[in-house]
Amino acid sequence: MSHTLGIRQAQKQKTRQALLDAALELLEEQSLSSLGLREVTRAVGVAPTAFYRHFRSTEDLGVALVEEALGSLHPMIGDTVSAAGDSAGRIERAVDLIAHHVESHPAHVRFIARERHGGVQRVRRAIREQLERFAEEVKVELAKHPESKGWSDDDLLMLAGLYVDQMLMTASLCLEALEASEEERERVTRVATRQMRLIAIGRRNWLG
Amino acid sequence: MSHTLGIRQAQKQKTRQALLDAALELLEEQSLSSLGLREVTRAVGVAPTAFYRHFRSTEDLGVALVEEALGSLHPMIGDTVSAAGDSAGRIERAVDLIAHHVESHPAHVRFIARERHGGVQRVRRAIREQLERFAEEVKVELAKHPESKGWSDDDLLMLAGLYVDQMLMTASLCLEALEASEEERERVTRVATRQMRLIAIGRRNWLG
DNA sequence: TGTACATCAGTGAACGCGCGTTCACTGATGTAC
DNA sequence: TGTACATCAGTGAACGCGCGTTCACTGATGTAC
Repeated sequence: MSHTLGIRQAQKQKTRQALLDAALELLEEQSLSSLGLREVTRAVGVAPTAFYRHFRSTEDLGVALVEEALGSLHPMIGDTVSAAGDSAGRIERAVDLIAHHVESHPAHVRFIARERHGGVQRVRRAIREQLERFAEEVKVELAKHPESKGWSDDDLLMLAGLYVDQMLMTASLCLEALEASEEERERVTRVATRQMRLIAIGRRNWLG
Repeated sequence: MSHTLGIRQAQKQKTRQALLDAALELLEEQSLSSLGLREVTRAVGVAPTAFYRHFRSTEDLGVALVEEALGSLHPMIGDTVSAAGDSAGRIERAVDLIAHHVESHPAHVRFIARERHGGVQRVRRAIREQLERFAEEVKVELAKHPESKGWSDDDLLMLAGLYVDQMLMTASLCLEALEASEEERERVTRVATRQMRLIAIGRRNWLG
């Protein structure tokens, strides 16, 4: 077992997590570049100066949020890709996995979609690096499929990038549809499914 | 001919445009939700209060920027789509059109990519509406192609959405690569071209 | 186990600063006759 | 054309406010013996 943290360490971690959680919630209605340190501490109920015990700036906090958000997204990738391989049913299951992830971690997904092209360079970079890692992993996963026979490494990475972007796009659309009607959400997943399927068809016919 | 504007009107327009230009430049390094009214007027060289003669808030200015940015993007759509139809050469030309647009309007492209999922609701909505219009227009364009025979309206719109998203994604990648080496830019356009081509192959084999 | 000292997460007062917004204004431009 | 008045884009002072950051502090927790 992992050794128990001291009381002090445990309390510190708890406060840090509270700061991250509060920030994530505040970021539903604004961008990181306008998030204030005092806003965050006020939401948690600690003194503004306590912030500095955990982060040097809100920018730093943003980088930490990237790790948290894409960490939480990470376990999903393997399942999604092995699901998304090719046939209709597998693609539907992949889109479902994405939709459910969005339902259980909406704020994380929103944060990543928002800050991927957002105003804070270090955070953009952190997200880009994580997404590149994802693409690399997706590539490895794709390479295992029989359909990938004859594909160059370069082409596999190209396809992996397309899938990663498309998954994020789908997640973002699901997010927007979260508070819409059941029909609207249904429509969004149907469109996303067909788009994925079209890409899968492109894949199948890429060489032959 | 259009009637000449009065001196007063002309000067007002000029100031308004200067505010838009200054804002767009300031937004290269931050998000709209953190853009200050005073920053903008300072950059232009007018009093802060002059801002209110043109916009009620920076949010309003953002909405105006959406019109400007996607208006400037608009003429490109027709060419791009009729270019992007299918065969290899046409796709390459489409990607080139995108790359050149990014070179000539980098700040506009950055603004749209950033604020599409940004922290200001009205601006997100304005962008979404414009992109939906684009998708509709792309759909109409696609419908003219012989490859679209047998496609339902719904499927055409699904494909059009995929193209629009992919074009924006490509533009965003070109933007990031703008200040990179010639090789990197070359690489980016090559990947984008192959992704477009894969989608076009998916399209061609969608029904048959 | 108890004691004496060190550590350090969180406090609270204070600071200078730039923010958005208000208001009465100025003076060039526009309009009516 | 000239005159008298209206309009209105841009001004500049003033306001209250919340911001990020500094600093010396407190007191619970950790450690050494």
